Amino acid sequence: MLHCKPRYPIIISFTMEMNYEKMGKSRVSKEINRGAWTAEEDRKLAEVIAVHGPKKWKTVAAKAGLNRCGKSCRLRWLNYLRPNIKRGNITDQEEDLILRLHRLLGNRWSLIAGRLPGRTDNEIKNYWNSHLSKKLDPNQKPPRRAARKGGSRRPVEKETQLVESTRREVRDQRTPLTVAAATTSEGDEPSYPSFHCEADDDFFDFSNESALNWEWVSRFIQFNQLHHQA
DNA sequence: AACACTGCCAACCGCCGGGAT
DNA sequence: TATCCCGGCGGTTGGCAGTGT
Repeated sequence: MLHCKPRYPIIISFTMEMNYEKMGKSRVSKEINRGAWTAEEDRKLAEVIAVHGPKKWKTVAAKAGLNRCGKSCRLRWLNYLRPNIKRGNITDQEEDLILRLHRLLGNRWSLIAGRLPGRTDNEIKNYWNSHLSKKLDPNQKPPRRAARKGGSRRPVEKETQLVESTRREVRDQRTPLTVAAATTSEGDEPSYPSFHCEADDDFFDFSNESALNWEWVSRFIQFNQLHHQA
């Protein structure tokens, strides 16, 4: 099955009424496009970004004449239009790295993606949900088609709590990193080993690197192996 | 051939943090 | 200081296409 081809179905356009009443503001209606992007929209977006750069997404959306919200433009750019994006065919090497990084970081898809050049957090998340989570736990039922609708936050789980608690630490990368992922009793969700890392600031500093740094990967794998031996 | 089921991807949603006002 | 706005993030879902019955 080929999933790389762009799909450009008919755009559903409808009136979205912002929740201005809640915000105590006057009610405003605005036509915005939602759903799959058309080739024409892609072209307009790329043109504007080529001139103004990928920032100020609201302005980009307006300048491109797209009836899209800035968020949607950002997502489209980051996940699809951005240069040097690799699509499909996750290599064994990449898969191994994803597994190791996930063991270390949990569902921090953007951080994991930052270590895989040309891969997006969305792609890695999708790959994890459709391939790797099943590999780790073949009995696991796919999470899709959940009955709930509205509100994307699930009840906070152990791992989520722990990951959230370290979020800021990892983000500003100034404090020693502690990832004490949950170890659970038998029959629970797959457990992650706990570890404490007096990580030096540079170790998780991805900000100054443009692409996959194999030296970093080697360091990471060494670090990871050392930790597991400990 | 027709239908149901499943896999996968793209895109949306709500939450959150940080900067601007 | 309080509030608003924007961008980033992870979770979730709609819908197409392939596969099974």
